[in-house]
Amino acid sequence: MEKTWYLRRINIFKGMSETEMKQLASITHMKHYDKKTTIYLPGDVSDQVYLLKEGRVKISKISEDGREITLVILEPGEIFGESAILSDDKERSSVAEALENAYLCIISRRDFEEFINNKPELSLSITKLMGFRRRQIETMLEDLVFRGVHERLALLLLRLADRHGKDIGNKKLINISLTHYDYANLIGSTRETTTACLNDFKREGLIEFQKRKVVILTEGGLKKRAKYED
Amino acid sequence: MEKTWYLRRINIFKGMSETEMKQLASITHMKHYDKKTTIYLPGDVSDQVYLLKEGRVKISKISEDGREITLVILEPGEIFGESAILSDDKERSSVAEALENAYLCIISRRDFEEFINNKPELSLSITKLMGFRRRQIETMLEDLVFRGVHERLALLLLRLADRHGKDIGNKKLINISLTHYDYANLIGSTRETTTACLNDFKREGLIEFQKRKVVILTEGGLKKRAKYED
DNA sequence: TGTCCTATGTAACTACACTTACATTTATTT
DNA sequence: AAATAAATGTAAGTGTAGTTACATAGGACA
Repeated sequence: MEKTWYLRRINIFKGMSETEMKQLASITHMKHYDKKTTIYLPGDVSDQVYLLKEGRVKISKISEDGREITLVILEPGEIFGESAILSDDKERSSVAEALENAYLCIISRRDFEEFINNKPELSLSITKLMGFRRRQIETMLEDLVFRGVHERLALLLLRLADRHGKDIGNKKLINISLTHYDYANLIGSTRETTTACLNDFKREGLIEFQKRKVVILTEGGLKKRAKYED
Repeated sequence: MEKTWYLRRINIFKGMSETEMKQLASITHMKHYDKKTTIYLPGDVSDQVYLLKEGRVKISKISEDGREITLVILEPGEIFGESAILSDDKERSSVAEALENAYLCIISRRDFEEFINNKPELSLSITKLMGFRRRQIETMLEDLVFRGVHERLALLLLRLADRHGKDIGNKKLINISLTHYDYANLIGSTRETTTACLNDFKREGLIEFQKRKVVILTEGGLKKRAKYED
């Protein structure tokens, strides 16, 4: 009903007027995806853009033999699926999967294009978003080439803490439930070596586990492990 | 003097009117860079956007210990340095270096922003460009994780042939002079293993060398080596 | 409560590509 | 043309992380 309310939370639509919000809401429809459910696959026609209202969504690339590398885990308020639209791509080149039960707002390609064509400031903030994500991928690429798995994993945990973290006393809880397989895909490694690394970090007193979540005990230690300077 | 003519060749400015071209030319100034000369370095203030008029430019990331990964080699007509501007980044995060003697048109950040703010279609094509480059990097990332060096090198040669290639009879000359070190940086490997791979390909009759350029003898063979289907 | 499935732990083995090291060839400079 | 620097060729040795192969633990569900 009050469809505009959550649209306010969608990052790139911040700063839009009431009228524009209503207008956007009118071309949007909602859909629910169960946990572990696929939103789109490589080869699917890319005729929609998605706004993540609730839940988390994982965007990955898949190899022919089924290996996976995940590019990003999206939080509520983020847009996705826009890249294919904006670069005139007929087909999706990645997988989108709901990590948790998720609610999405869906906008058709045509409506999306029309909507942004009439809003220069919006189009600018989308360009900035594209640039931002490109930078993120570039950083992943760098890490992959220049760093080993321990370093990559330590960096990942620090970044996840930044993005999805929650302070609890002097500890920091990474508030997503991920399997070791998920972590492996985030750093371009395998499940087994990732398990080993995580346990190394645990033994070193850098992290601990709470159910399937990671708690960072000493950020400094992890940073040292990641050779991270700042 | 006739500054507008080469601006016509700058990809994203295709389809601009005469007046717009002149307007663009007026906020632009030219600069020459010698071969092997640095255009910008990580940490430099990013207050300019560059249009490559003549020559080739290499964009790379550098690690603390001096290793390098090349993101792209730009051809005349391409724009670069726009990413930092568009994502509000104060500092450059990569190196730009002239591979050959190069002529660049330089636009200041302010002028560039102002110019595109008034041209919605232009801003759209820039967004598309950002999307396109993001996709390229994503592909690099995929290759790095899923493929070995031989495969990556074969793929690289095919892509270079596509982008910078020139048909000569039934052969295809890759019309850039690159050192083995350059090839290595393009596939995220080392000079030594790259030399070895190149010689493997030569022995297999897939390629040959002309000075410092590669000639592809059998595209099919290379594609097989790259496990490339299309 | 017991069964099934998914997730995690661990270890031996392997391999690909990086290091190290140096020789040789090819450019570039003076 | 000689001197110097840059680029290439090659090989032995090494190491990190991937592979293979199970064993165990922990949830989910009947």
